[in-house]
Amino acid sequence: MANQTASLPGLEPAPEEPAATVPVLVPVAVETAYSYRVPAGMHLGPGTVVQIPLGNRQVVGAVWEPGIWEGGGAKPVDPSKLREILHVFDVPSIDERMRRFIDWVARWTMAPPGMVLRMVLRVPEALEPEPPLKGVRLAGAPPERMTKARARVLDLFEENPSWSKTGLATAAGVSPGVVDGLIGAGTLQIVPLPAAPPAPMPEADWNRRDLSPAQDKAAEEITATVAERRFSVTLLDGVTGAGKTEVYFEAVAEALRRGRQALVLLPEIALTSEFLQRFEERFGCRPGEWHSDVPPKQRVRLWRGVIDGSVRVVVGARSALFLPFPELGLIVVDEEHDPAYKQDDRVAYHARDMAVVRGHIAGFPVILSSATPSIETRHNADTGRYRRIELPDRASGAALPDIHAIDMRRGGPARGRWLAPALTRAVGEALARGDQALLFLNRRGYAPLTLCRSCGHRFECPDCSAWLVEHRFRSVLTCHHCGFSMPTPEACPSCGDVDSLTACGPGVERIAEEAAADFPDARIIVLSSDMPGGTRRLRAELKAIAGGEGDIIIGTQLVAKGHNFPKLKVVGVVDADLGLSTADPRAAERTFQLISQVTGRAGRRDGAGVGYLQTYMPDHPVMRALVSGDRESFYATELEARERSAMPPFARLASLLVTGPDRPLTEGFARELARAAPHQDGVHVLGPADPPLAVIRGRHRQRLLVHADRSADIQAYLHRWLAAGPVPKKGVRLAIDIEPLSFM
DNA sequence: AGTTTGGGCGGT
DNA sequence: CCGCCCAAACTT
Repeated sequence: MANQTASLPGLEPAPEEPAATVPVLVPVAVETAYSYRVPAGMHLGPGTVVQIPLGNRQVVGAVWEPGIWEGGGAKPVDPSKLREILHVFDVPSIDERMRRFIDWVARWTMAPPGMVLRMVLRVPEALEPEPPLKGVRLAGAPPERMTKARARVLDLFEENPSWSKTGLATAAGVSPGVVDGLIGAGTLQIVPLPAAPPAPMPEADWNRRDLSPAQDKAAEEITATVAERRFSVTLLDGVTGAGKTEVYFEAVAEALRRGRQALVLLPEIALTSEFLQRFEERFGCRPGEWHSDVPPKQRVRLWRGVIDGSVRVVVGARSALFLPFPELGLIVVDEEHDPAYKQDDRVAYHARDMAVVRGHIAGFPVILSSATPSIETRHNADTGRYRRIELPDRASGAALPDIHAIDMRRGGPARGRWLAPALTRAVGEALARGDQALLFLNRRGYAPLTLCRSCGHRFECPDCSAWLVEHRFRSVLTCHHCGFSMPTPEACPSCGDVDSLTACGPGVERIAEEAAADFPDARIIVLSSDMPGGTRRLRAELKAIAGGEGDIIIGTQLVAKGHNFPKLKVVGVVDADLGLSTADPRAAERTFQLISQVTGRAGRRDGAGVGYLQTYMPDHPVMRALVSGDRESFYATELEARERSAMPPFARLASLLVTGPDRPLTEGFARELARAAPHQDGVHVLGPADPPLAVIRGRHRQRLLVHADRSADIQAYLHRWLAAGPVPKKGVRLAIDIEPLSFM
């Protein structure tokens, strides 16, 4: 503007105005927004996505509201340090709701705001205009030198006047070089191809399913929350097979009818192709897909589709929560109890809770779905903060499996074996009927502990307080906390004895060994996350099992997730007590959830299956609830137990994550924090959680248990500590890991 | 997060 | 006395 005025003839140059600056959130770990000069003529409102210089590199940031991230005693920036915004990207701005959401998440997780923004702008290629697709078409005379390959290529132009280069080469069965040769000869010409057609639209009424009366009633209620178009949280609660998915699909349909976008969050989406198929059957096309396995080009297309509104429904892993939907009208969090919703590194957030926050800020309903709701969600439902819709029965009419406890004190296996006779018998009977059996043990590898028979030496991780787990297939000992790994030695490193090392306890590999010995003719499939071949192989195996392949499936917790195994009739939980003995305050809850999910895989379609729990504690409330099938008794007992425990306001229980570059520093700071101000302003620091102390990405971490009347108090306490108290030693960072009752 | 800076120490 | 390595500081 100043320039325009100055350039007009006959006018005095306008007095030099101080150059305008704007705050910009930069994608680095700093506490405040940085100021940048706005070039003359550039129009910038809050939310504009810009490219800016930072040090000697160029980064992507977003213009932000002034004042939010200035901090208390912010001193003005030295004007000589101010640099100019380089470029405005041609994408819609981050809208005001999204900016408030980013601010909120940053405050809550104690993460630098720019790092939260980074999760939103994590596809930098999506900001650049899409390069036009290049195709080829006939442009000139046939080449002087004609070959068979060239002829095949040219013939294809009778079908279609323009082709993509690779598509043409593939269709003709020639190498791309042949096409290049024809371009060089002037026979073919490169032309821009029309842009790819926009993503197909899911149709709300493509294929309405017949719902059971219970589902129908639930769907009606849940659809009404979408129609209200304001914030609410609904827990959709029903046993495995009750048909929760069909019910929340109706909510998605309602969002579509009302012209709004919808997001469905799933844990570990990479393994749930079955879900995508069900979606397609209901809505006529696949939804947008967002998770770490989506290839870069597809990511770009989805991100753009989301922000320009052409993608209406996204199904994704937790990170999909940070996609910039302009018209979001519903979030469904499926399997809301699943710990995979928690991100532990970088910005530590819980996607289920942040979904509730996003709904609150933007004013739309959130649906939490689970057969085994988390205690905090159940509490919120019981106290009326969340609505609760219960689906009582299995929609298909199939019964839940009968669960039996095998008392290992009396009916346990012989020495050196891990499967009780009763379980082995049940597996044998299943195989004889042509059914599948699943042996579940949530422990990867061969044996969780290796020790020396001669001197008693135990193999421990050098960095964590954890035992090294033997993986016999790979011949290594590895730490499941930090990934440390060493070849299994021949001799004991302590006393030097050879062949004295003994494996103690079972992992899935060892169970597979025993099953193979008992059932030499059975086809045995072992599934664990460290399986060679990665998620692609895993997905294929799961699909094959669902299709009836394999007789005995031996797996870790990933078999608990999402797949229907119609032929599966017997589930054996090899160590039902595993996890109950840890110091984790959520041990009982996690065990109940995991075992319910695993046994729920049995007998889902025609006829009930059977589940066997190998336990030394058949009278434990968790085992009793699982055996009786009385979920309510579990929730009642657990809620009451937490009320009575040393940490009465149970769900305001939080753990702080203290991370630092080395173990003494991290542990020391956690202890110091617990000692210096253990009870302050309603916050009770209970002390460092028990080991193991883990090392993740080279940083040691220690959990510190805390409780308070209101989760916001914990926030306030920590922020006060960080601002005024004994500030963390260099290199120590705090993060909050909280599953609270409420935020607002 | 990624890059630059600077201090401590080992070799000469 | 110089170089190398790691940790700390800085980026507007």
